[in-house]
Amino acid sequence: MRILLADDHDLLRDTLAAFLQEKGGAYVATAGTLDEALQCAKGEALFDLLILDYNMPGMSGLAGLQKALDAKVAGGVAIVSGSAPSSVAQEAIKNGAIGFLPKTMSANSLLNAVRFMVAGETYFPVSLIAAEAEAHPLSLLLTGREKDVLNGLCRGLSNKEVALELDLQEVTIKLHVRSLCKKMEAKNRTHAAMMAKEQGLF
Amino acid sequence: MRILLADDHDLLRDTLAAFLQEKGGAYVATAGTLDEALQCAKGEALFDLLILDYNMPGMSGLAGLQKALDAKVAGGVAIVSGSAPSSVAQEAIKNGAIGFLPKTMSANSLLNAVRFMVAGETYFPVSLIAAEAEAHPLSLLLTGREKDVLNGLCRGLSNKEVALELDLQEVTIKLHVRSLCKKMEAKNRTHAAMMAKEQGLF
DNA sequence: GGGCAACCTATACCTTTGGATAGTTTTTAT
DNA sequence: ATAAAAACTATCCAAAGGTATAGGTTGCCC
Repeated sequence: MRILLADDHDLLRDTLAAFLQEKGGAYVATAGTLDEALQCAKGEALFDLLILDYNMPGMSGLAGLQKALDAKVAGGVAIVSGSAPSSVAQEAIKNGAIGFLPKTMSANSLLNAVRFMVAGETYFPVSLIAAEAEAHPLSLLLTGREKDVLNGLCRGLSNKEVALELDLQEVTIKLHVRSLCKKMEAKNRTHAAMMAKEQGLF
Repeated sequence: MRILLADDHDLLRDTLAAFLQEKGGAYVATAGTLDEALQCAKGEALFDLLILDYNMPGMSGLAGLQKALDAKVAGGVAIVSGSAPSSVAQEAIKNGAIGFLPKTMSANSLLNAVRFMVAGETYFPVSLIAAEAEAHPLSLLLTGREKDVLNGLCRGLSNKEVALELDLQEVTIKLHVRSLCKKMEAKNRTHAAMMAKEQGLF
C-alpha cells in the first residue's frame, strides 16, 4: 500500500503515519498542506490512496478535493475531518471522494477502512448515517423556509435583505424569524444564529 | 514514564499512545472521557502525567481540569487541544495545569514536551505566544469592555441585559456595540456575534 | 372533498437597535 | 505633566426588529 497523508496537525499526521507503516505495512508519504501534497506526489509513483484533512491550508472546503482529483496523484482520494458535519461527508462522496474518515474512529477501524478503499471500494462510516437523524435537530424542527431565513440571520443580514434574497416581503421574513425563534427557544435573532452556528448548521 | 492519556478522538489517542510507548518508552494508559480517566487511575499507581483533551465529554471547559487536579491521580496534568484559543491555554496554566499541548505540534516535539513535564517543569508552547498577536485579531482590536459586551451579544442578550450584567447604563452598551461593530466591520450585532464565534472567541 | 401544515401577505403597535453628537472621568503612556 | 486612549453618561432621531391578529394560497394525506 502506498499512501499519501496530508494533514496540518503534525501530531496526528506523524502518529497516524507511523501507525499505518508499522501496523499496516504501508509506505506513507506526508504533507502539511494540499499544495505540498500535490507537489510531493510529482516525483513519486502513483499512490494507492490520498488522505486529505478537510480543514487544512489550501483546501477551502471541497474545492481542494476537486483540485486533488484533477491532479490524479492517487488511485483514490479520501477526506478526513474531526469536526465537519455529515453533510460535508456526503458532499465529499458525491464529488468523487472514495471515503470519509471521521477522526473519532479508532486507529484499527481506520486501517481497515484504508485497506477497503485501497481495494477499490468506497468507505462511508455507519456512525454518520445513524447520527444523521438527530445530528441536527434543527433540520427536523424547522421548515424549509425557516432554514432559509435562519441562514440569512447567520450571515448578519437584516430582514429586508433576506426578503430581497428570497424574493419575499419583509413581513414574511419577520414571521419566519418569530416562528423559528420560538421553535428553537431563542431569545432573538442573534441568539438563534448563535445556536445554529453552535450546532454546525450551515 | 507512566502516562494517562484521555482523548475522545480514538484515532489520535491510539496512535499517540503507540508513539509514546514505542518512541518514548513510556507506559501509557488511555481513556475516552474524563470520568473514565479518573476511574481508570484508581487501581493504578500514581501516573507521572495526565494528558486531557480540552474538548472531551466531562471536561466542560477548565472545570474538568480542576476535577482532575483534585483527584490527584498524576504528578501533573496537561491540556491538549486542537482548536482552543491561546487564552484557554493561559487559563489552563493559571489553574494549575503543567502544560498545554496544541495538536498542531509535531509528535517529536510532543514527546520532548512530555519528558520536560515529567521532569517537573511546566511546558507552554512558544508558537502560542508568538501567534497571540494575530491569532485573534479581535483580542487586540477590541478594548476590554468591548469584549465584555461582545460576549453578551454572543449569548443573545439585549443591550439592557448586558447593561444589567456589567452594571452599566444601556446607552453605554449601545456605544460599545456600535464601536465594536465598526472595528470588526460587522453590519450589526448579529453579524459581530457570528464573526466572534467563527474566530473561536469565547 | 375536508382537514392540515407550510407558506405568504397585510395592518398595527411597541420595543430595541443603530447612528450622531457632546461632554466627563479615569487610566495609560510618553 | 501632558497627551492619548478608554470608559461612562446623556439626548435625540431614524431604522429595524419583535409581537399580535387576521386572512389567503398551495400542496398533500386520508
